[in-house]
Amino acid sequence: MSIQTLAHSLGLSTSTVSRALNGYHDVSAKTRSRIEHAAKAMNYRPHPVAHRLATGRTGAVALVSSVRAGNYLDATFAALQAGVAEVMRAQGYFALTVGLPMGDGEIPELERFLAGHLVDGIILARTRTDDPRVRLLQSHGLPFVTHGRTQANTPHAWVDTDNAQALYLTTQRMLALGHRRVALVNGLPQMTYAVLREQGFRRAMEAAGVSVDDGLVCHGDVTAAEGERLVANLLALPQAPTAIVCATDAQALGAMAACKAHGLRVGVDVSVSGYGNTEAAAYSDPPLATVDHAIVGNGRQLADLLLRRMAGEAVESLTRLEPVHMIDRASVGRCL
Amino acid sequence: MSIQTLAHSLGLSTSTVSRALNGYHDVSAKTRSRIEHAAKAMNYRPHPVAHRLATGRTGAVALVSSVRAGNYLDATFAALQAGVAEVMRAQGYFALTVGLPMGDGEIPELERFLAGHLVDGIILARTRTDDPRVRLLQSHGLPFVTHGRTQANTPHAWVDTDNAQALYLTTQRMLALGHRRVALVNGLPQMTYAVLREQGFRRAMEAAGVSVDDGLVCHGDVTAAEGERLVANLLALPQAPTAIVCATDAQALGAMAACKAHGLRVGVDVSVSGYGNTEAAAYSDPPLATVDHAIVGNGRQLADLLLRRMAGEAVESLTRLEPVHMIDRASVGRCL
DNA sequence: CCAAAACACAAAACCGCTTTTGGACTTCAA
DNA sequence: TTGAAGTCCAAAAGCGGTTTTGTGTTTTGG
Repeated sequence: MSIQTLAHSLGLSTSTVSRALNGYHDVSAKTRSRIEHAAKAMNYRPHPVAHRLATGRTGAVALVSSVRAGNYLDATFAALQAGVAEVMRAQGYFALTVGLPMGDGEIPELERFLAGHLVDGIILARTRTDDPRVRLLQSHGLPFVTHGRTQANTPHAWVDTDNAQALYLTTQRMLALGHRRVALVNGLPQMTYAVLREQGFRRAMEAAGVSVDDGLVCHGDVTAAEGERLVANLLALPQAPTAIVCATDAQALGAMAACKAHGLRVGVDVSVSGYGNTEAAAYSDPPLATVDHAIVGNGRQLADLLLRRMAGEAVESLTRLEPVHMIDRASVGRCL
Repeated sequence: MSIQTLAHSLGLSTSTVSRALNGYHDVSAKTRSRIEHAAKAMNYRPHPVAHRLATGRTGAVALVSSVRAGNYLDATFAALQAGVAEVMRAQGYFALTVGLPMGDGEIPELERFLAGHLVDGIILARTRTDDPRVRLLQSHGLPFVTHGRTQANTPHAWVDTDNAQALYLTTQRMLALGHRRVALVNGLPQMTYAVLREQGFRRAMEAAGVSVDDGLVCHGDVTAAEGERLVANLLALPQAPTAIVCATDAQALGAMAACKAHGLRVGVDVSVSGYGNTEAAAYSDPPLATVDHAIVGNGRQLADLLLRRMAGEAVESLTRLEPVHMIDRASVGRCL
């Protein structure tokens, strides 16, 4: 069922049929409705690949992230995807997810994907301070938006949660409860969000006039196992922290396990906070104080900005910093 | 940089260039190497969209799942994606993930996706006993493999974890520890995996000569909140269970919370088990006994079967039941 | 030595659609 | 009444490849 058979069955040329179906003006109303009825009756749909070749548009966008072998895209990413897909679907686009292998294969694989001409735009998640993927996208020219900022010289469109504010809030909460020896268990410093979360932590400490003990600031993978390991180290210090602010809920789960293993009651002897408002945080024992970042909303924003970018809006106006709010739970308590 | 400019710069016809690059035999070795060198030097790559139009092949496959608004693809799905992508990438394919909106929009959206001609094959996750998506795929003709089985009359290729064996193992463990009032907190009965997990549960009970109290078998969403709600009901029964076998780790987290709220010590007064071997299960308090299902390996198997299916192998031989093993942890203990 | 087969390439058709160009016919203003 | 403008459609030229068909030149074999 091609446009040719449709045109032939109507005794018209393919160009007239195409113009009628694509809403051009120089087709009489009568002919147009005749064509539209026939198209519906014969269930005609333009072949998408031919359409793509002729127009250059694909009708799809991709949500791209790098994943380390053994780790995978997490629930946060999935929530982002849900928000993106919701908005994109409403505009007739498909939202596809693709994972790049972290490491040497990352850039070649992204190049291969770009060369594949599968999508009209890209959303890049989990950006790093100096991100070669962003540089590649910038040089390539395909419209893109990142989730999270970079420290790139050339500006680009981005959506970010207010990471600094998030850790400002949790740290401030610890300080308000009387804690003075506050530790930070952070993500790896090449991740932009880790840099920003640390800024928030330090600002809160500074605002309260408490000096940061750099021995209480540590970095690692955002997994429970790593959180457990780092906190076990912290608790072995001569002057152990009384509060531990973590960069993610997973790290915080590990942190709580380490505290318990050390004989401490979480929320009483030691306070722990996380970030991300995951299900596991709500059901941990004690329930974990955390930060909600409305990640589905971030996905919607990303989709919105990408659509604007594809429509040609300048990148300068296409940045969004999304608010966060703290969820107080029993894992944080007054300093003894 | 099209094949035409390349051909022209070599003084050859486009057809000869195309045939040379695609490995046809009627091109002299000399001409072929001349063309190959020029192609490399000029960094020529066939335009993928034109290639797709001419050949009908896209070089991509999709991993498809339905997601309820508000819920999202979970970590399990992400792990599946990792396994699929790994194998597919090695064969030069892209593995894309797409989410369908659960409910009325599900089938139309899948139809739209199929009509979009974006992929050469599909992996469908989270199958249901009677699955309209499978019927649509069967009638469409595109090669596909499902993760999880259906009760469809027409056979199709599938990979599944041994769900029955999984709950056989956890239930058996409870029984071995002396529990007789064993409850099952299951997923929704339209999901095939829930049916199979219940089979495993019942078989284990039967094998031990313990009759199943149907009042202790309940169904619900596979979330912590739902697990908590269902277990709160169970504990309010006159003859409350001493062991609770859950269909997922998330439900089990909720179950443990409900037990604690009821004043019970998990692993002592009541035993709880999950399924999925998630990070949160390992770090819960007490650590949650669960079942590991090697989901990345499932993804690899799915990719392998899909490649075979696309190569034309018959569906009959393309089924794989993957083994599981139980991870015993402190959330299960001897019946008092 | 000559016909048949093999070889190496070009030309053309095709995949299915969009967009530009151009022409016939009608309508309008001078 | 006549040239200009407007309307409606067909023809043709892309988009960038692959595949089929055709043709002149070499090899081969009897």
